Amino acid sequence: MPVHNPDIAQSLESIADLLELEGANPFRIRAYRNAARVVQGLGTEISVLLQRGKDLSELPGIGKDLAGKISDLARTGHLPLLDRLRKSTPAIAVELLKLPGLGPKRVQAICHDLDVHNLEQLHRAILDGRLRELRGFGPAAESRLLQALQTRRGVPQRLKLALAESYVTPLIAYLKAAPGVDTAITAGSYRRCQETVGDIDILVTAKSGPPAVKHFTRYEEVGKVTAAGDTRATVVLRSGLQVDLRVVPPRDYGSALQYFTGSKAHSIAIRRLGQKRGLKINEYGVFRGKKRIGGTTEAEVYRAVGLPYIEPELRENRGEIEAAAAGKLPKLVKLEDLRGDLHVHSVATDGHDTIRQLATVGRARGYEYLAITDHSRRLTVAHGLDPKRLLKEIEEIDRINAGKPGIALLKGIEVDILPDGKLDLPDDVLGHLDLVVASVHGQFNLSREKQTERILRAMERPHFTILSHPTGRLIGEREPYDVDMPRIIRAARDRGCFLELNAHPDRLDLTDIHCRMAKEAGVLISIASDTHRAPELANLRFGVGQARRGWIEKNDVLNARGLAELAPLLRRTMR
DNA sequence: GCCGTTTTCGGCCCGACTGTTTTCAGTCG
Repeated sequence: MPVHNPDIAQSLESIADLLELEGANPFRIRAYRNAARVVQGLGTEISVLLQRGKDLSELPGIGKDLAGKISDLARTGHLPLLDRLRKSTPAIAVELLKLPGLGPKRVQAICHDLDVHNLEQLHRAILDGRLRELRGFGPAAESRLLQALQTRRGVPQRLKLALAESYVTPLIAYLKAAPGVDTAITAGSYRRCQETVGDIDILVTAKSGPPAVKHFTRYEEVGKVTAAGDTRATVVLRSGLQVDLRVVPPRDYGSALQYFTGSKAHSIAIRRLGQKRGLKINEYGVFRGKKRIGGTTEAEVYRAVGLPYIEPELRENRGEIEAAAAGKLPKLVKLEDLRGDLHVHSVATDGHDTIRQLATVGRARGYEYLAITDHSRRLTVAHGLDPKRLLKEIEEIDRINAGKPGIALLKGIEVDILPDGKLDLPDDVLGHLDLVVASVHGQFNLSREKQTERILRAMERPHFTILSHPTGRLIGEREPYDVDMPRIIRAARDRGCFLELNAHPDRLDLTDIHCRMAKEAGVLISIASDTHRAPELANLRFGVGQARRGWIEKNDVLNARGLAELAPLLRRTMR
């Protein structure tokens, strides 16, 4: 049973959690968390690196010890250290660590002094008044824990980026309108375009902190104020979303934004670089001794440590700092680089709008082309097209194109990949099209081997152009099906076909890491909206954010090409 | 546990806020 990078990263994270509970050296704990992040972000499986004889200790933050542990994990899936830690620490402790306000010290006290082995026992201990007798616990801790236990058992839901956006946009407008406020901007994982966010970080610049904090805590959607000081505050909106606010003077905008954007690992790495140059970097600026030498813009912060500006989506300490130092930062793709959309549904199947309506909206967005890709017959719930109806749709598109609609409509299909790897429509029918987008829409639970074979076989069909939503995941709702993505990516390279980054905010499939793997393999990506209603064409922005996290440049994107360049690329797949 | 034009030992990012204290530990980001 092969051990994959996410499994290895998970084991390293577990070790960090358990070491934390043991009260181990915090820097040792950080080393394990770092290693987990590095492994997670690798474009290549550890097992493959080992086969190639790669020395893992060359990876950043991985020394001799961790290299040995990681290779043990990759080979066996087990590690004596992890087994020992699991044996000596009750499982409940790990769960308690996730509750708000509980760190390792308090968890130890609860487990040890109160003899608590499950959440039920903790609940009883609170009700009996035994918790508040512990040193370090008072009425506030008691009620906070009680609430966490009663509501969602302490596991906070992460919010999809699109939903977060709907809360953030009006809040930012509200803050900007406040008296004395200079500007307001969202930082944190939201600014880095992570596919989901745990909370929202907002930076406000204002001459004085307290009035801005006050204004913030009085926002009408605030359900609860968790903390409020002179320069920062934390609230929970009625929706349950936590929002952190920080206020700094306008002069400190750059250093504050750089710091609050994170990621934590990136910030630490930047501050260490500063340290080596005899600088101190905090949210208030860059300092040499007592002298402030910069921090009004983010670029100043990076310049102080000898680096060019690094885009927020790259700030994960996954090699961007080394790339910046070497002058090899990618020039990330932008929304305005996209020349069209290659995955759109019309009213003929489960879409809401006619082809003419879609063309009008596409043209208004400045697109050069739009591919109509309705479903195939297998997807009966979507009223999928059989050959006869598809040929009718082709005729309709030809008719509209003949009328010079100001945008080129491409004739496509989203064809089902059947469980045996055949496509849902015969080759001679698919041959009439400009492109064939192919998807898995059922039989998600095949074994990794069978699912991979199924897709590889489909890719071998003569007219296969783009593999749509390659892992089938729905964020927070459905796990990706088990599929060997490195193999799929290699096959796409060999076959000369393309992978889709489905930009629907529920999917965002490819992930950032898969994007990076595809880029390294030289496989072009189609950033596509999978639109079912015309306004969803705007969802491309989420796909672009994800692509940027995956280091994707304009040249790596199929639909960043104009029609003249795109057409031969599509024809190449129609063999 | 990692790392090194100060170092193979002794550092390791840095600050704000809360709650429980009676001057600060713990937690969080």
